[in-house]
Amino acid sequence: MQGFKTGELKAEPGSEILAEGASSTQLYTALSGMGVRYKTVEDGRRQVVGFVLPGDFVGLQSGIMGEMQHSVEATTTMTLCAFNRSNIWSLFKSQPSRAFDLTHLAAREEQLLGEALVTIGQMSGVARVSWALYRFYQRLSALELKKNGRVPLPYRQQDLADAVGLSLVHTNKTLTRLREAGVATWQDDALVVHKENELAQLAGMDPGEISVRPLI
Amino acid sequence: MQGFKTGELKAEPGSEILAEGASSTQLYTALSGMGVRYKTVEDGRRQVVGFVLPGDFVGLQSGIMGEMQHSVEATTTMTLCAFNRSNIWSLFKSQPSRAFDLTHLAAREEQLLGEALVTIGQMSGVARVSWALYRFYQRLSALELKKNGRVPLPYRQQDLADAVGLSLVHTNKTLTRLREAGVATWQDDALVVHKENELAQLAGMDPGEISVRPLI
DNA sequence: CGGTACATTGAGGCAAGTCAAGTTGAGTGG
DNA sequence: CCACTCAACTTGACTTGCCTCAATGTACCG
Repeated sequence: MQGFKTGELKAEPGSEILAEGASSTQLYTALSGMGVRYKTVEDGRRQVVGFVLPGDFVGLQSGIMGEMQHSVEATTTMTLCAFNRSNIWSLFKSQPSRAFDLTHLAAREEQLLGEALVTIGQMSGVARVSWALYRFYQRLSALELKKNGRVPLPYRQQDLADAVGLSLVHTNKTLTRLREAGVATWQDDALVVHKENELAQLAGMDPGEISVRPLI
Repeated sequence: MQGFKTGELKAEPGSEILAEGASSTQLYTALSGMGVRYKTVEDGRRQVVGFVLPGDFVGLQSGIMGEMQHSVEATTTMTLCAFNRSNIWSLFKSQPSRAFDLTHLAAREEQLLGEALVTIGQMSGVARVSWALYRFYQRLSALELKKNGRVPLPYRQQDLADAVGLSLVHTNKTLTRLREAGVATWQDDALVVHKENELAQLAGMDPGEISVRPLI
């Protein structure tokens, strides 16, 4: 797998790594830093379809389908490991088990989106925000990024709002309520979950439902 | 590919083909009839994450990840072509190009979900309903199921409501408005689009953005 | 010190939800 | 052939969660 690496990319905060509709020849694995995946609509609104954390694959869609369906932007400074798109095909020919892992990744992305769809389509505002926070908490904890009960969360409230389909104002008020209820606090780029079970319940999830994922 | 076929399944209306959380050893390709993919939440609500039309693959997730993330139910009588799950792995080993197609399918599913997420997360009620109707119109037209401008659409309004994240009542009123505006009519299990461009515009889409997909 | 970017708070309005009756049509059984 | 049931579709009245508008607060930075 190492042989496929063609370089490293360093992305500054706010810079676009991949653009919707573009067919990049490069694919990446995030090594450090965080980013957002999003789609924009004509009227300027945007929907965040996912958050890129260390270890995540970026650009699989363009690798498989030839074109990105969403943009990816760096939120913090990111370093990414770059591969060449043409290597994907040779991967399928020479390393079927790696190819299978890749498909597994695509299926997992689909799973994540499905869960988001349920949350956004059926749940109330509090539940949506709780869900997002809890998901962050789980993923970042699994990445060993938890220190003293705090996980780094360098996003803006607008990013969260665009992810859960609520207005910025309403998202803000919901976060305030969660904080005042002593459930979870997100301030200064860090998230603290005070009552994990309560948060999970608000989110309509079972605590501790984490799942493995193959690394590429 | 034919060699992998292990049988045919006939599903009656209302019957469950695959259950969320189950790890079926069977995968299917829909030959005829229509169905829904959905996830349920504890309180009884459900989110329709997709509609199964002829030609669609069913059970890819359980084939790749070992467990379905959503249920699949037949809406009309369906016939499905069954494969054995273990064949997927041999496919990756012996037919890399077929394996690639499979991954392509997974990526396309992801694309569809992403589009749904944008629609449900950012668009108004009319836009969501219009989007769903237009998507149906496109997909069913591509399947050559259009006759005299009518495409078959044997779902219930509740299915549509659960798909776009609106209440049944509101979905009904929106459909009525679309009908009275002379844009599209969905009655008696058939959809007629009177003003395609207007529908597309309401849906926030460009008319005629269709895409190819490999058949398995 | 202005300027910019993000977070916060209050007020008022509307889209969409809920509740509650009907209506229609397709079985089904007496 | 008519009463009855049941599932889906309609429609109206009322309620509310969320949105928009509009300030204000608070850092950080050149």
